[in-house]
Order: sequence, then C-alpha cells, then structure tokens
Amino acid sequence: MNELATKYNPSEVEDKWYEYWLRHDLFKSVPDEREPYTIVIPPPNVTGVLHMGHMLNNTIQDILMRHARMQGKNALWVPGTDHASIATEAKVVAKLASEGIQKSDLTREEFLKHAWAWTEKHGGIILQQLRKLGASCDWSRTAFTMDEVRSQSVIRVFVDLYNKGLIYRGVRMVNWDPAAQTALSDEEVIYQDEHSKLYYLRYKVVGEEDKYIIVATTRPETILGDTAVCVNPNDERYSWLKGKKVIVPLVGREVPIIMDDYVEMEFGTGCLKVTPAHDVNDYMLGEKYNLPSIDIFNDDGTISEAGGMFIGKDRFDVRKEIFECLKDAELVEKIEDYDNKVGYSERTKVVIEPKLSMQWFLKMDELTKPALNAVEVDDIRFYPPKFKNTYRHWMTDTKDWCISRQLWWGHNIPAWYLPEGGYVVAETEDEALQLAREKTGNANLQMEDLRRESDCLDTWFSSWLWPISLFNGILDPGNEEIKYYYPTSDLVTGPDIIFFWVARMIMAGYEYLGDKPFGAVYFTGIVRDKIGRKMSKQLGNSPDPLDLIATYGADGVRMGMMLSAPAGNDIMFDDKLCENGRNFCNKIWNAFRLIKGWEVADAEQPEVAKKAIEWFEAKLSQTITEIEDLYSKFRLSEALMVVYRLFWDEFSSWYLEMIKPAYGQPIDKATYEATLGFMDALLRLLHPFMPFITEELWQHLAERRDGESIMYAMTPSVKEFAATVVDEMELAKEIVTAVRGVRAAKNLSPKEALTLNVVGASVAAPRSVISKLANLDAINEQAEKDATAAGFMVGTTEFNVPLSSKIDLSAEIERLEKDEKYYEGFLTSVMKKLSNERFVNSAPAAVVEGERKKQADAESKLANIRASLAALRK
RNA sequence: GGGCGUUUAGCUCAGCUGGUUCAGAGCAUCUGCCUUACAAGCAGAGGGUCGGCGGUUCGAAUCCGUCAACGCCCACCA
Repeated sequence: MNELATKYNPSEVEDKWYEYWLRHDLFKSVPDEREPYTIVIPPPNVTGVLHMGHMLNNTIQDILMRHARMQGKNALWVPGTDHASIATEAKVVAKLASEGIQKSDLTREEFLKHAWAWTEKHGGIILQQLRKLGASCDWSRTAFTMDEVRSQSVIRVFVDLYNKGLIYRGVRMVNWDPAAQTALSDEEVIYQDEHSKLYYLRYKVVGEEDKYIIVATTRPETILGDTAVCVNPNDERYSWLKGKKVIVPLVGREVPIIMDDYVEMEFGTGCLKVTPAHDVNDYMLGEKYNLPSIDIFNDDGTISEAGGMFIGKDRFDVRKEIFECLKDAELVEKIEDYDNKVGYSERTKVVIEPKLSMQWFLKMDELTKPALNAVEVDDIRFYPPKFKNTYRHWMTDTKDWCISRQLWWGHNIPAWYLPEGGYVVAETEDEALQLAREKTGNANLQMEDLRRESDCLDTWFSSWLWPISLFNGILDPGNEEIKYYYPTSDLVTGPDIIFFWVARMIMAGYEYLGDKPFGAVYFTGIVRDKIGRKMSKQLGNSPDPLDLIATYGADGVRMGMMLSAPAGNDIMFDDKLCENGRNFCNKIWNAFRLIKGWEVADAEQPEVAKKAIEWFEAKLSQTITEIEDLYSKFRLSEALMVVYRLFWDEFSSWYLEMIKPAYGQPIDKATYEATLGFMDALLRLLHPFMPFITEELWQHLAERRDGESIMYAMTPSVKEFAATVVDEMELAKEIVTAVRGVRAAKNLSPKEALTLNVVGASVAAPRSVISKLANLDAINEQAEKDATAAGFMVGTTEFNVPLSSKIDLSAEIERLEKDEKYYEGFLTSVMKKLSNERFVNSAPAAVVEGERKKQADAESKLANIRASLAALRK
C-alpha cells in the first residue's frame, strides 16, 4: 500500500464514484415493500446558479437521504427546478433590452419563445452543479414547475378552487411593482427603514380669506390624486372645518373635509390628505365616504394623464419638482426629517406602489385551519421548534392571497372573458367554450368570441403543489406513487420561505390529499461570511461553491459546512472550515494506508490487542447510539462532530496506537480482521457526511462486486457491552496521558522507556495498554511514594515515575501542597453541604449519596497526598 | 408599536425536566517534536466570576422578575 500517496486527492475519486453511482442507478427509487423515505428538493430557480445557501441546504438533504438509505429505507430524493415567474421574466426582459428589443414590441407567443430559449440555455445548470456536491437525487424524476404534469396540475387546482368558490376576482388595493409591472403578494414586499422627509403643505380653505390648514405628507407628489382631507372628529382645533372644502395646493381642486377617527390627532398636524388610489388606508376612507379615486400613475410609475401635470415624468423626479413648485407658490409650511418604512419589491428592488387594480385572489380562511392545526399539534414537526411561533402568528391572520401576476412567463390563468361581460373558468378551451355557451345562452358562440385572461399565476401557486404534483397526485389521484411516497418524510428549507412556500404546501396537502405534505421541516440558517454579513453578489463575499469543491474536495466542503450548521442558526461560513474537512479526509486516508500496509501473519494475538478490540467494540456501539439519537433530533452537526472524534481520537489516536505492531513486524490475523471490521463500520458511519472518500476506501477495503456500494451498506448495528470495559480504558487513557505529561514536562524522549509506580492500591485498568502507549518497562506497586520520582494523581490513586536525573524536589512538594490545599477546600465545601440538615433532608438520596462519595474520595486523595508529602519531606 | 429568539473560553457552539457526564466540544493559541500512517501531523498545556442586577431554593449557567445589547418576524400612523 505504500504506493498510495500520503495525501488524499479528492478530484481523482469524486467524479469516478459519482459516475459509478449513476451508471448503476443507485439513486433510483421505485415503490416497493420497504418503508419509504422521501424528500422533495426545494426547487431552485431554473436559471439560478449554485450559491452557498444551496450548498448547505442540499448537503443536509443528502446526509438525510444517505442515512435513511443505510437504514434500509427506500430512499427517494426528487430533484427539480422552479420557473420563478417574475425573476426569470425580469432576466429575459433585461436580455432582450440589451438587444434593443422591448417586451411591449413582442406578442405573448414571441416573448414566451425567447423565455423558453433562455430557460433551455441556462436551465438546469444548478442541477448539474449539485452532482459535484454528491447529491443522491433520482435524476430520472427531474421535474420543472412548468413541465406538462406540473402545469396541468396547477390549472386543475385553479379550476377546482374556483368552482369551490375559493378563488374570486376583484378590484383591490395591491402591491404594484412598477419595474416588473405586475401585482405582488404581500409576502413579496420587503419593508425597509428609511430616512425621509415630512412635508407640511398648505391647503386653502374655500370661502375663508387667507385661511388654510396644514397637512403633513411624505409623498407630496400624491397630492395630484387627493380627493379629500380628513381630520379627527374629536379634534377641536378643526371643528370649524366641518362641512367646508379645501383647495389642493397647486392642483386647485376643491375637495371636502371629512371627519374620521382613523386620523391620529397627535401625528403631524392632525390633518390627513386622502388619496384613495395610492394608499391602502386612504382607499378604505375612500370606500367609506364615497370619495372619487384618481389614479395618477401609469403602470411604470410615471404620472398619468389623470395627474393633470408632470405627465409622463417619473414619480421620484416629480417628488422633487413638485416640491420646488409648491415652495415657489409659498404653499410649503416646513419640512421635517422623518423615519418611515418603505416597501420594496423582493425581486426587482424597486419601491412598491399601492395601486388599485383588478386581480385574482384565493380565500385563505378555510385553507389555513387544518394547516395551522397540524403544526400546533406537532403532526408536522418544526426543527427548531421556535418557528412554530412565527408560523402560528402568520397563520392566524392571513389576508387573501393575490395570485395573479401581470406577467407572461408562468401558468396562464385559465379564464376566458365573454363578449358581453363576465367570464368562465375551465381547464381547456373546449370546456370554456361549452361553459360560455351555457352561460350566455348563445349556442353559436365561437372560441374567437372569447378573450383569454392574459395574467399568469404567482410562482408559488405552482410550488405549493410540489410534494403532490411530483407524484402526479393531482391529475391521477390515488396512483401507486402518491400512495407510497406521500406524505414525504422531511423538508429542508430556509425560514425565509416559511410563508411563501412551507405554509402553502401544508394547506395544499390538506386540501388535496387530506394529509400533511411532510412529517418534519428542518429549517436551515442563512449562510453568512465570517464577520456575519449575509452572502451576496454585491458584497462579493460569497465563495463560488465549485471553486471550494475544487480546492478542498466535495467531502471537505460538506464537512466544513456541517461543522458549523446547527439547525435554525445562521452559519458563519469561513473557507477555513473546509480545511478541517480536507484535513479530516486526509486523516481517514492515512489511517487506511496504515491498516492496508500491514503484513498479516499467523501469530498469536497480543493481550493489548485483545483489550483494544474489546474496548473499541464497546466504544463503537456506545457512539452509534449517540449518533442515531442526534440524527433523530436533526442535530446533524453534532452527529458529525461525534463521528469525527470517534475516528480521530478514539480510533486513530488510541485504538490504532494500541494495536499497531512494531515497525516492520506483521500483525496477527485476528487483530487485523477486527480492525478491518472497525474501519468498515467507521466508513459507514461517515458515509452520509462524506460520500466520496468513504466509497473509495470501502471499495478498497475488501473485494466488491461491480455495482456494490457503501450507499447500501447498513448503518453498523449496536451490540451489548459492559460499561466497565469503557470505564477501565478511560482510566488507562488518563494514566497514559499523565505519563506523557511527565515526559513533556521533563523533556524526555518518547523512546526512553520509563517505570510507573502505583502507590498503595492496584489499578483497575488494562496494564498492557498503559505499558505500550506510555512506553513503560514495568508497572510496580509500591507502599510509599518514592522521593526521587515525578508524581501525579489519577482518580484517587497516586502514581509516580522514577527518573534517572534528579527531580526538582521543591517543585514536587509545591505541586503536592497545591493539590492538598485544593482537596482540603473541596472537602470543606462537601462537608458543609453534608452537615446542613436541610440539604440532607430535602435533597434526593442519590444526590446525598453522591456527596458522601465525594467526601470519601477527597479523604482518600488527601491521605495519599499527605503520605507522599511525608515521604518527600524526609 | 406588538411578538419571538439569542447572549457560556479568542471564534463557532453543546449544556433536556435545577444537584458527578457542570463548567464542556471543535477550531484557534502556546510549548515540545520532521517518532518508520498522517507536519493537512503527533504529544502536552493554558484559557470562562455562563450579558448586568434582583429573587425563589439547602443548592441556579439551568427556574422567576427586571434591565441591557444583538438578531428575526409581524403591523395601514400619513
């Protein structure tokens, strides 16, 4: 085995094994009699590229998949992408614009042709990248939210919900994105704190010479749409205004004073300008008082004809200009600095304009009920559970979901408008025509007479069906696959889409299958850089995952991510973490080299090896139990840490050193076989975290058939073991460490054999192990401390190592005196407790017993220390 | 303005229902080693009054109150 390099080279093996797994269809799953374990991937944007967030998310999913597979489950991970309506359309529009083509110059069909071309060119790159990570997805099932099955499912669901009366159409105040020129749902609006200005404007009172009232606003440009001014009816300052009218500055329009206690008297001047078309609250006032609504904006955020002035100019330019005009006309009282929140489009980052428009909505009341309950009663478990609060909060006060988008890239809403007004909703044109004829009573109505709704659906209206539509559960309810794989097992996603996606999938699950879509949701944190900033393109602080993989290997990167990824906490990612992963790969590699480098002989098994094997067997079982418990709680980073320590410390530093034959000597067969078995078990425990290196070494470890893979080797099983085996070895390790400490302190070579003296009692620890690892030529028992020896204490026993050179007697005494003082103090505190009647009476017996043991131990230690001191002082 | 969460070693985090897994882990740091698997390594060592204050208790990192800092979510004060 010496031909193996001393360093592991991941790039050589990773592609090889991924290709092997694919060639043998090892990721494939079909329903069978085994218990299923299913994850559906949170579909990344079809034109997206892999970033660190995906890396974390998909590493976790792959760990869960591979673990489940090795538990003997029928594991299926379904991959796919999302059409990402608004994001993709924005990209296509930008690309066309760079070629001098405006979207408005194209027909819907032409535009969609470009969009599909774009999707085909850039689509699915991200899925290719996931393979580099080792993702064990069943690629034969790769789906797309706009493919045939998923699209039809969306349409069927829309029609069904419409027929159930849950979908309606109406004019509402919606969040308008002037860049994308579409409505957005409330969830797609992000509010940000901003330093802005509060403008105090003068509104002249009609019929009163030189009298005016002052109105405060942050948006002076909206005065163009003012149709009233509102004051609080209890506000005595303004009671004289009752029934009067005021003149909108600059515009000159006379508008009424209305009185409503919605207005806060304390804010600003206590006068509120009312612009029903451009503010949600004003809209409500407008409804209540029957005010006209003047829409002063075009869809792109410029001033419309209705504005009467500044026509065609951008809203932010107008804000500046109108202020100048007002100032010139002496209609500005003053300006104040003011902090408020401004809504931005999640996708296009432009300021949202509240706008009245006709949209399609989905009623949420009924849908939320079972969905809320499922999480409340832990039928769906959230990890970490704190997100239950967030979820509950949102689910108890949901507004209807605006599902229509004025976009072309997406699922076209299946509604057709009738010539005489009204519309029909149907899955197909034929059905629509049929319905239209029935509705109009006109049997001669033709398709050409109907006009198809141009809006398409919110992206999330397709992804909310993902766990169902992936198994064709909408179009073909009760089919074999949906029955077998649904509900899926776990969902791994970010808390940022808990409302967009998680909540809605739960709603769809109960609505369409009467069952939850998944059993547990594991929320990952946000990947930040090492100083806590969110990773972003703008900051340039996000490493390219593929570069990382090239540098550290996929296993190294996976490990680097997982080491710092407690569920639900943001992770502070640092490239250095991957170094740990790479180093660990190297450690595994070299342990393997050592084992495979041994010559095996038909020799007798040394005592030390027997002890080592007995111990490691126990340790392995103990650790597996621990790891499985951590898996069950989704504490994956801790599980990894536990395996890491098992391999590095227990196996490499202790076990292998115990059984290692002297240089050039062969190893006995029994020990060799046992060690191979341990290596095999360790590789299996490591495999979910580090799939590539474990496959590589597992294949080398023994003869394997073509197509055989560690992926389907079972998680090692737990065997009964005696706790004393572990305890005794821990004691031996402590003694060895102490002797090494003496060597380090006295600058002794590890090659120089030492003698260990046990003062008084004998030790219940395997002496063969101690001798070998501490390099001792003898372990003697002695009645009394040797004054020339360096001492230490393990448990209640005093040990010492005679040294050829003189030891520093005074230092040794000083050390012992320090110990003496410490244990005296310790004993005093224990005695204080024990002499406290209330403690002895009220504490549980076991605790009191523990204190008594402490007392006995401390007394015994003190006796030893004092005896040693006496010997030294002679 | 409401709600939730976090605060433990230089860094990232464990510490479940109060008492021997209670002050821990990994990384980083320091010291000594190119020892014949591995310097991407080996051996050893140091480091925290558990955010502040108050309370409950025989006993508090752990329970309660309060304050502070940070983070997240929700909300129509122009």
